[in-house]
Amino acid sequence: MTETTIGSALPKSYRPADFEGAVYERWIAADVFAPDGKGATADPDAEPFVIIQPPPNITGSLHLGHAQRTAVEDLMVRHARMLGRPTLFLPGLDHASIAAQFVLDRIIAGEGESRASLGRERYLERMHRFIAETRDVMLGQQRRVGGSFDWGRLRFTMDDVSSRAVREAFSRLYRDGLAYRTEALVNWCPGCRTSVSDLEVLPKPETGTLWFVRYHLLDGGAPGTETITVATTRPETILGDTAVAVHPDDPRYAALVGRMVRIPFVERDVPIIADEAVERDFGTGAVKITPAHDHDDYAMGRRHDLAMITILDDEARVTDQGDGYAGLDRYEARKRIVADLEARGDLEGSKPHEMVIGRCQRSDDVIEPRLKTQWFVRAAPLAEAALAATRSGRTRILPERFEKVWEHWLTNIRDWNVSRQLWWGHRIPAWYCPDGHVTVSADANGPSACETCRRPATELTQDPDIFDTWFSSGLWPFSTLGWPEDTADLRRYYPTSVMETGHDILFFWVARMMMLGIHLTGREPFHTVYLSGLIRDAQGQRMSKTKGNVVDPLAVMEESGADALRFALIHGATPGIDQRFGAQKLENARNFANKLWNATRYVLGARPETIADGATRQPPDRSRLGPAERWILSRAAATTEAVDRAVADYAFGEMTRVLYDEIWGEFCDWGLELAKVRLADASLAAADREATWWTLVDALDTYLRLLHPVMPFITEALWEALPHRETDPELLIVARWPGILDRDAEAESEVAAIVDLVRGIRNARSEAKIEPATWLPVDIAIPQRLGATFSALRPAIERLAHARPLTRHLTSEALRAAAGDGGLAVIAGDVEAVVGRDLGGRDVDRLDRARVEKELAEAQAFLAAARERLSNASFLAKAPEAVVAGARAREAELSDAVDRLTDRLARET
RNA sequence: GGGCGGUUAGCUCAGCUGGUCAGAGCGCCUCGUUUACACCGAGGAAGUCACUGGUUCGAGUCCAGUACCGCCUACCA
Repeated sequence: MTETTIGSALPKSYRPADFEGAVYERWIAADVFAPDGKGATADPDAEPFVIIQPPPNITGSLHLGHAQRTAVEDLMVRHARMLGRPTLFLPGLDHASIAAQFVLDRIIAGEGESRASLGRERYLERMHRFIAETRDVMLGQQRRVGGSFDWGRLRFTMDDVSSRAVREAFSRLYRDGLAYRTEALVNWCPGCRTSVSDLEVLPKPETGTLWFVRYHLLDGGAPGTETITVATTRPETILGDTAVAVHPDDPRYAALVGRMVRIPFVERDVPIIADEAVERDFGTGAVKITPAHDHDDYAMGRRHDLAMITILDDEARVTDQGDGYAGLDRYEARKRIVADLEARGDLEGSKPHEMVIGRCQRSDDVIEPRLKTQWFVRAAPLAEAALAATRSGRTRILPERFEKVWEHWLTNIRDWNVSRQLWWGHRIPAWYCPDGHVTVSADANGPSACETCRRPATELTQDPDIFDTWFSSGLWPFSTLGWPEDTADLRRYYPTSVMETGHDILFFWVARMMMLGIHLTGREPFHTVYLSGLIRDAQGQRMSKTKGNVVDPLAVMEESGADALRFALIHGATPGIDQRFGAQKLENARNFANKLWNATRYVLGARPETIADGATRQPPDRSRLGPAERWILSRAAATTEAVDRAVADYAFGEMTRVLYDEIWGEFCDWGLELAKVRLADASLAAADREATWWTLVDALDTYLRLLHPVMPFITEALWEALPHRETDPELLIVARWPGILDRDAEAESEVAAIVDLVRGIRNARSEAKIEPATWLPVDIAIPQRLGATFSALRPAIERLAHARPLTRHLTSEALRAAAGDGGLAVIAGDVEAVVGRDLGGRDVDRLDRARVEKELAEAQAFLAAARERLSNASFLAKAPEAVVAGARAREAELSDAVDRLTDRLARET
């Protein structure tokens, strides 16, 4: 498909894999992707349309979700490009800190190595080798899907510009008091050996055990016989208890508040305190408090100024604070402590307990809350600005209902822990001097001296931690455009237009981009957030590698083509709603592509010999158009309107539905069939046949343009084979989006009546079990207003209904007089026909009678409903006039049909 | 515990601001080799739009409640 091909050169079979790659090469060669590429045909003064692609994690290959993203984004981009807007679709990859380490750890484990055995430096070298491989694979997949990316602007979240942006962003946050370092309780994953953000902790239901433990109250400085029973699911944390809490209004314990109890094993004396956070109805109403290992206890510890004792280390083993249990794994310690409590007689009992446990999103380890000194980003003020953006409408979230979720999350947001004890990622640009002073620097080489005491750089040490991967992702919409430099790209393309992503990362990512974007650039990073649904498998299961139900987009495209994949992903997709994906949808999409291919092949092959091969496209001669031609053009105009509406509403599923129905159900099924007859009619003037052909070319051209954003490859290939206007560009990708043309209401309604007639005749024949190949005489009564259309389309009606001879009568009475009582009756609106007037045989009569009776019953039911409505005084009084008029017309039409059908039955006996 | 969403033909789903909206694809049944297409064409069967009330002249379409299903969120250890 790389050479100019007209007509017969189009291969007979639709084989997408044969030409999709070549088409992409042509786009690249023509330099049409970049807004400032030499093949771009945009109006330089038009408002740019910009999508910065959510960068996929550089951890392996792309899945269907990525393909869907690219398809939807590329759709918007191509549409904007065809509207003549300068269009930037910027591709990228994410270093995916924790996710990448997780993947690499598994790989090197297979090589007999580990993070520890390699050490930081060699581990990072290994990582670079790894991503060098995946990178090319992933970019190749993006191309295969057909994304019209500006490859010259490809970015990576760990490249120099991004690194610079990260340092600068953090420095500014620090300077503005929005980044701070403190010791706080963080979510620690013992498997990953790092802290993770609240979002990365997944609550999972589990059946645990609730143990009831007796603590002895002190009596004169020593434990007495008096006890208080607490309930706990984590007995090992007894070692870190620094209080027992009860509800202040709980009469059972009122007298005990203020007294001391002795914690077993560690033999520590701690107070009984009163706090409203305690649920009186749960357990015993008394709860042990371990501030250093539980979020709620931590909060309570802060309120009551309790000691915070860390009893578990980085690997979740008991520390020296744990006395005799030091060195034991947390679960081993739990077992031993339970046994020991029992031995001491202080275990009152236990019972199974349904609970929710926080697990690591990556490793599934049970998250251990621990005290750590780390960096945090103050979220509340940033969230306030993000909320203001959506509330004011400066940024819109689609579908709208997600704005509620957005509101809820941002109004309850907690500070963001950005420190990670990992190696792969952006190192935190903070340096500490021996005196404990902190220096944050945006300089790539670090600070020259401690900014507090001026100690030289050589005495400073950099924070060993790296940033949460979402920190650099949060800068993506502007770091990709060169921020913090005031670049031409940043000025021209920021804020971006649409952020399209999955609803599952609304908080992880979109919220962070909004918060950081507004603070650092002073502007919302995008006008619209379009949230896609997730792709699930045909059974509705979430696709995951562990389940083994992941569909490889490359294999799908090799088999069915990128266009079919894109169409299937976009068709029936509703924003924010998960979508099932299966072989059926793909097959349907491929069949549609095949249909389009063959329709185009037909049009090309039907070119009248009076038009030269390779002729420049001409508009059809208006004076020579028949009703079918006018109908075809009007339907194309109607489609354009509907597609424009759908795209404006981001209703891409609706867009494909409209195109599918129009192209297949209208243009191919009726437009081409009607045109065929005229094109083959040697009795017509050549100019008439030419007008018909140019009409088909016109409509097809429109459909290919409208479909291009969804199915770029096939439309480009087919369009190339069609005649072009002198003003058309070389490639469809940069051709203009169809403008709105006038509809032809008269042609639309008249041809629709003829279509109904043909359907009616076919239906009658089929019900009467008449062989399709049999020609039958058809007598027809058609009202005056349809006379001209009927005459023009008579040969087509004959052929499509297999009707010969076709005789027209002026009135219903004349029809009956001529046709007699035989044959099959057809009532289509105000057109009436008798098929096969000399058709005999009781079987045919019986079958026809059954059909007519069924139609009559239907018509009568509808008529009764219509009459009832019209007899309702309130309806007449309160309904709008147009509705009442419509009901009247309907009533008349139905009444007429009932009369005719009744009459027919009466005569048929 | 709180919030949000879903419940429309056997299956997967469209149905926007209430008035031909009861639809599509697949599947199913009956026919069919008329040179664009069997990855096709013609025709057909199939749903009390989860349930119960309410608003309205009129409700899959708006409101309330109920039942399942799903997602998000949460300091009952």
